[in-house]
Amino acid sequence: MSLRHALLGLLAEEPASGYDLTKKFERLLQRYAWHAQHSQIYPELTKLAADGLVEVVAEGPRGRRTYAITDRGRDELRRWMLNPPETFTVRNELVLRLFLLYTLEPDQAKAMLRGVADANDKELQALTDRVRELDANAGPEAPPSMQRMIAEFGLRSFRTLSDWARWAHDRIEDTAAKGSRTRNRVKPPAGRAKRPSRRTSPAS
Amino acid sequence: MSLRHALLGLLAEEPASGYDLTKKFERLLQRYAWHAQHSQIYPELTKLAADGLVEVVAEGPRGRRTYAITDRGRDELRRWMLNPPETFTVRNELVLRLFLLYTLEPDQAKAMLRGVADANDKELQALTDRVRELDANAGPEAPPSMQRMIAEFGLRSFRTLSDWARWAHDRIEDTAAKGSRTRNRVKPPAGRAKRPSRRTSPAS
DNA sequence: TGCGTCATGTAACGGGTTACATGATTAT
DNA sequence: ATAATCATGTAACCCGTTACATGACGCA
Repeated sequence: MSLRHALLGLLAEEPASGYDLTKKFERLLQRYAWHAQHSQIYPELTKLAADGLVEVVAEGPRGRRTYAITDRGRDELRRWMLNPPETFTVRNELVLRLFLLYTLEPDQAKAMLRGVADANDKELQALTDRVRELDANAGPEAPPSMQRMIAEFGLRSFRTLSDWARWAHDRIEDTAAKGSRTRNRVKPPAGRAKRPSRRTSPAS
Repeated sequence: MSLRHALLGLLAEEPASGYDLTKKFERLLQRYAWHAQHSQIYPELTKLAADGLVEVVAEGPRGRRTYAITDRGRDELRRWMLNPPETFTVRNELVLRLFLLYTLEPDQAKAMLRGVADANDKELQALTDRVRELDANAGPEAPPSMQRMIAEFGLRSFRTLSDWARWAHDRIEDTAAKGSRTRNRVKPPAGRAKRPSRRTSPAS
């Protein structure tokens, strides 16, 4: 059960309320790692408290309760971290859709891939700015924060995905062009300039 | 509900039995995109048949039933493909664990990261061989198969992840070294050679 | 004949999503 | 005042995992 350990992990950084944790989940984990709603988080916090892995350390306005991880909570988190399973669950609907693109017409598939690449470039740009900001605020000697680690992961993932999308796009375009050329014995590649890819383009 | 569309997608390539689809899921989708067991697949196939999106086209030994996608199934698949949600579910326990590494001692975190990088390098090597084989069997003019697309995605993902793991490892090492140096005014970096990274190492 | 694989099914349980529900506090 | 946000809770439903269950077929 990963939700439980995700919560312990976030609480290991600093105490937080269910509300805070919901936001933190969205901001830090949702995109790359794990997703959870408040409707799951509140009950789980109650259970964690009942099991003595977290405790309420403050109460605020509007019934706000701030939780902190306990020593037993830290033990449980460490135990979990040091005992990874052999295989990991992965669920990623975007990737599923990309893999099923072959069920569309080449033109539609290409349009989707362009959309994905563009959306990713935008996210990449936003993240790049965010990272610059993060790096400016922390001194060059500072330890890499979890946020910085995640941002770096995001940077690299976005780049990888949009590169792949462009690669896939071009492969579809190439074979479509070749296909029609060999079928028709007509229409040489015309003015189709090979777009130089911005970065590494491995495995032809 | 993505399972349903994943099944339609796989059946769009060629007819298959529940058993075949279970294997295909494992081989093609499990690692990067989606996971499902036979206990989920068989009932879903029954429902899909009841909804007229697939049909039984052959019966074989041991009660084997081969399903094929119907025209209505293709319509539904296309409709789904062309209407992506704004945000996508992601669930990846490995990444969650990597993000929570900051809860461990630097040495333990570094050991984990080395483990991840090494495991990924091994997978990368295996996939590289597989791709070479795939590319040799298909002519250079052949259209990129779904398998080839997925393999390329895997190649790039593995590289990205193991690069990130090494980056994170080195950042932890650097700050640990600096931290102890400034705390102790002792032990200059000794013989720690900066490992040249095999590939691009962006965003210092 | 016995082992491995092919082949399907389902019940119970637990996790996750959606929707409904409420109300306090703060800022404009 | 009133809108936005803070803050929590829970019920119903659906999805997914684990475990149990069965048996046919092919090969050595």
